[in-house]
Amino acid sequence: MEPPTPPRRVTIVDVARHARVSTTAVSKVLRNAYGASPEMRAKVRRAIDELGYRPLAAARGLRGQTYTIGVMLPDIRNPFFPEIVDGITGRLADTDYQVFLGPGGCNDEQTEARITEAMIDRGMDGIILIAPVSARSRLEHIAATVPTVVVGRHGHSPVYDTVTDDDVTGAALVVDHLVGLGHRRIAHIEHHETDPTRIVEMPNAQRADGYRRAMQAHGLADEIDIVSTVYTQQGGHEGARQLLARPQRPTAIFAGADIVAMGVLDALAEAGLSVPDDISVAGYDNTTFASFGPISLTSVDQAGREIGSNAVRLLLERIAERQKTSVQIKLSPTLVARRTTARVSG
Amino acid sequence: MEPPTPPRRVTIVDVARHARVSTTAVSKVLRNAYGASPEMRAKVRRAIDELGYRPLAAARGLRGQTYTIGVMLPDIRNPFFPEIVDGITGRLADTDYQVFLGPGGCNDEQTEARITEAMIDRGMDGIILIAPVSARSRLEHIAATVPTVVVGRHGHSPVYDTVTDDDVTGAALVVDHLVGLGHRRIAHIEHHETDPTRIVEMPNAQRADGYRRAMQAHGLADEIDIVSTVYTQQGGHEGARQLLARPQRPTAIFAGADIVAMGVLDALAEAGLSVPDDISVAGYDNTTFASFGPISLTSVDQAGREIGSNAVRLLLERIAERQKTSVQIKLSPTLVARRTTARVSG
DNA sequence: CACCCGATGGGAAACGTTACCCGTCAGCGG
DNA sequence: CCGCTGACGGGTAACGTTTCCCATCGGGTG
Repeated sequence: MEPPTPPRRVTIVDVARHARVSTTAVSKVLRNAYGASPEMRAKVRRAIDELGYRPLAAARGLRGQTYTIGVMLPDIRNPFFPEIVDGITGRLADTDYQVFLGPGGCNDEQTEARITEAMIDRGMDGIILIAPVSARSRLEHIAATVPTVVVGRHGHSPVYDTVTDDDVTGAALVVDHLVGLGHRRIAHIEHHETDPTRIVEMPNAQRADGYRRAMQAHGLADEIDIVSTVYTQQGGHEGARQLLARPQRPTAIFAGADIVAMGVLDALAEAGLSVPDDISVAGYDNTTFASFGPISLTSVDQAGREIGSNAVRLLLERIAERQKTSVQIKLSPTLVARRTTARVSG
Repeated sequence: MEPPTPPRRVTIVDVARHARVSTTAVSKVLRNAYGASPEMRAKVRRAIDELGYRPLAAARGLRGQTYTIGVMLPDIRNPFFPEIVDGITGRLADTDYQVFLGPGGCNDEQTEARITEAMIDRGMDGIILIAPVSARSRLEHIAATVPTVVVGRHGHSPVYDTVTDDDVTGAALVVDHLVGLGHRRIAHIEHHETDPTRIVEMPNAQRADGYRRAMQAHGLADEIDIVSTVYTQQGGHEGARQLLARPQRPTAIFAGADIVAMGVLDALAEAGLSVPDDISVAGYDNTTFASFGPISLTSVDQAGREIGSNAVRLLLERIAERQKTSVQIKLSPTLVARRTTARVSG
């Protein structure tokens, strides 16, 4: 058991004294800055190791960087986000940067504000916002204060970079796949959105749009059937129930997210319908849920890891050059066909 | 679009000037410290609002607290952890504290060290370690430096508090339930552990122990059958395959975690066995997976929210009184019987 | 009326690090 | 041999906040 009063922390002054150099010199070595000879570097590094010195990020933050990057997640429960986080940490593993996740409060503007403010107040060097719901002006305000990358939200701004997946194409992949299996009555469950900006920028809206356009492209404009609920399991359950109540039942349901598809499967099981014999189901995100054997959900894969990795790259670039023109990266999704979709029966 | 060069931040000096008081006075108001009259407080608060001042945590950290609490998660993917996190943030919602999550690198001592060091370097006021795998001495070293609460790991230390769930009892609940349904050949899949301390302290080992003891208590010592793999879906799959290869197949499988049970279900489906008719399956953690309709997995509920909430309470107490004697909280799990367990057939 | 006390306000020195700028010194060309 | 240059090392003032302590003041007590 250690002494209950923590021993005073080793500071840069201790290192300087131990190495018989100035604190300035130590600081230079730490930051690989100009003005230190190789011998000096070696001497200082030895002292650092001997004393077990680690710079105090809080003190650094007061002057310059904190070597900390904040990631705001809207919802830890969504099994798609870990992929993105993996991509982020993976790319940051061999840098001095450390990532911290801000626990999101499920798509609530106020919680988002609290978290982003907390990140700014803690002097984070850059932040990555994953599928934020806040107003555009709010995002730009954040980006004006600290280097920012927005992930999973379409619509670009001159002050922040974005990384998105092409949701329109993704939705089309699903429709193409289902049409290829002979389906015509393909319904879609979307996340209800009222805010005009979000209708343009949020991925869920883009998916609905992609669905619409793909249906039209296949000459199925009359069959377009969209139910608006929310992107949760309950939302999927509710949406499926509404669709089953239609005079003519759809032969396939395209849920806007895997979690929604979970709710759909649940509702179909309750209704005594079998998948895919009676009805086909597809999701979006290719989460572990989807790949899980007994479920085996057809889904769209977003390459979350690449999304995260790209977000970090852009962020580091922007930290290095604050004023650079903003970049938009759009990645292409792929379809993973599994056992919940099949050739239409009858 | 905001000006590209962020305007200088409002500081405590600005507030003081605007309110025509000293910076000391502002600081006192901010911290609700002694020595400020009600009028002074009102005046300062008005100035704060008018200027939109927010204290810079980095600067605070240099002198005192950062109002930041770090939570180390071993694996974001485990659907049980969000519950704990919810409990943590819920209790912290109306305080000045902010939580940040350290993305764990899947049960790796080195990653744990990196994350905890990063938290300490950033001057966090306290940290919560969820199911850490590091050596006891390492945990005590951390706790000697910063107030610490360890969650989900048995074995106590004088320097840190712990919150655990009674895993022995939880395992017994499952065995009792299965025995009550007429099962005798009940197998268990555990997470393989070699480190002697961890065998005592880790929840997985406790569950295996609880299983053993409960089997003995029911006079089923001869039926004890444990497969050692890992707590992942693959681990469950592999474990189930081993069990199916037994000359006499078990009639029930108790997986040490829900994710493991997922793998088991997967393997059973592949083998053409139906659940629960041919074989019963139970998990542990009562994750959303388990409650999902089409799966409907019998599981043990750990009340993650309460675990998190208790962890925060202990942490705040320890932050307030650094030297207090350590506390161990052990919560009681409950069984949630669902459709993957049934009366033994034949 | 002198004295003391509690309540209130502020001055100034930390906290650990970085960034600006200035000195020194060796080597070089003229 | 002199002055210039570039490389290197260090002194010191910030950064924004808290904390220790001292000053002031009004009123109650002896």
